[in-house]
Amino acid sequence: MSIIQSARRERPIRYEKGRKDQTRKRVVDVASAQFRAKGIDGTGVAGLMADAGLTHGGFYAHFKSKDDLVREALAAVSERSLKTWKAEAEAARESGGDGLEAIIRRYLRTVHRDQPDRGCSVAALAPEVARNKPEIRAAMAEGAQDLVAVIAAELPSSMGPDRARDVAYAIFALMIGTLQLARVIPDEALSDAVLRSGQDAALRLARQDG
Amino acid sequence: MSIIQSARRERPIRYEKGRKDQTRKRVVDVASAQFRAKGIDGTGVAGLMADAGLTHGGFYAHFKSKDDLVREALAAVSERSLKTWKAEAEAARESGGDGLEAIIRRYLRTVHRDQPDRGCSVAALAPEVARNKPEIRAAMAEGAQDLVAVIAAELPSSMGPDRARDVAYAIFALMIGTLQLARVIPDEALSDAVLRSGQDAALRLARQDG
DNA sequence: TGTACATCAGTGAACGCGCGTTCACTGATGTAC
DNA sequence: TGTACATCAGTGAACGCGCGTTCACTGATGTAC
Repeated sequence: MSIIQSARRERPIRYEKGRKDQTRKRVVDVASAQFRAKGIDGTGVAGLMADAGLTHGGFYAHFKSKDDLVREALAAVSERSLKTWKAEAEAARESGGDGLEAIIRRYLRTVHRDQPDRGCSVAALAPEVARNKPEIRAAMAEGAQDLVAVIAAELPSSMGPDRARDVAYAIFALMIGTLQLARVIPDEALSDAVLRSGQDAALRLARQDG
Repeated sequence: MSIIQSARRERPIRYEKGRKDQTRKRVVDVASAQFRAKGIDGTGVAGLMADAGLTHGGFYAHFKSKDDLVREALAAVSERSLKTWKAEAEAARESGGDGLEAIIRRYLRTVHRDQPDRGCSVAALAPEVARNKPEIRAAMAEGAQDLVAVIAAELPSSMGPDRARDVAYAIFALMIGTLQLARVIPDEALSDAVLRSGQDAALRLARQDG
């Protein structure tokens, strides 16, 4: 009988439209920052929710599990990075510069090294994600693929699409590896030097036709 | 009085000489494998000791803390990698090959991708270590520096030592970044392709004079 | 060769704590009348 | 405009569990006699 009742009654919309979505988005934002800053294992659901201004119990009204949130947070960071990269490249091209050079130099800056919580999730989390479930690995791999496609599109067309993809993966690998080394090295001068040589090497790979 | 007593008595050697050192070494070996396989946060002291055939309480007869073990395990892995790299390069040179090419191709092989527990600790743990205490970061940074020096020594002498060091850091960054991407990507064919393009790009960086 | 003893590597119970997850609930809200 | 009601986003206590670390202890060992 309750089935007939609920089928007949049109569903009332409760609370402001999109309010729950806003909360959810806030949690994902906080999570993506904490994951990058402290690692996935290093981030607890309770601390996460507290940072979002909520209590931990409400978490499961939004996500099936912590893994579910991890997947979503990785996707969200990738999407944001993708937008930034595209905008950066376009802006550089419009002012007569090289789109790829702009992306590389921005990525390998000291501010990015010093603010992992606002930076690239691949550089911050790749090994931890590699140890994780296939779905979570896939979320990062897809995000990386999109970024690599942006790099490939900026490479000289003489390379051809297959070779451009290969070179783009290498450039991206060099970028994340360089950022990670720079973050590990305690000596600031050496760390700065590593960032600079990463920039130079990435540009050399980009400009080589081979 | 007990001071005088113990000062007078010569210390008897208990148990076979070096027995405790053997146990300690066993724990460090198990730890270095587990850290690389499951992460530092993902590895517990109890499981570690069980794998070494001991109970968890005995841990603190060997190490001041888990952090203490982490530092030692990182140093041990670096030392072992350094020996392998040097041997690999020498063997290649003796059989008329290129030392650096041998190092790069061996590092970016599928077996290394598939066995992180027996592989490079930088590729497996860099971001987690970057978030850690300065002493732990220093342990990894020093190990990396040694490996980079081996690469630099194999670069064309025309580069000069400063530039060789810079290029060597970039090559090492490309190596760890490539391995990490290959480990994240679930699609095996793509992962293999990423390893190959990493090898190619690393060799191009090595052979470029600029 | 046999016994008493001191040593200390390793044992295992216990500590306080934070983890991810569940669940009965509360109370602010929009709708119906 | 005012009241009764159903909804459900968010609360907070509780769960079992594993964490790093401490500590009183055990028992295998080498030495002294």
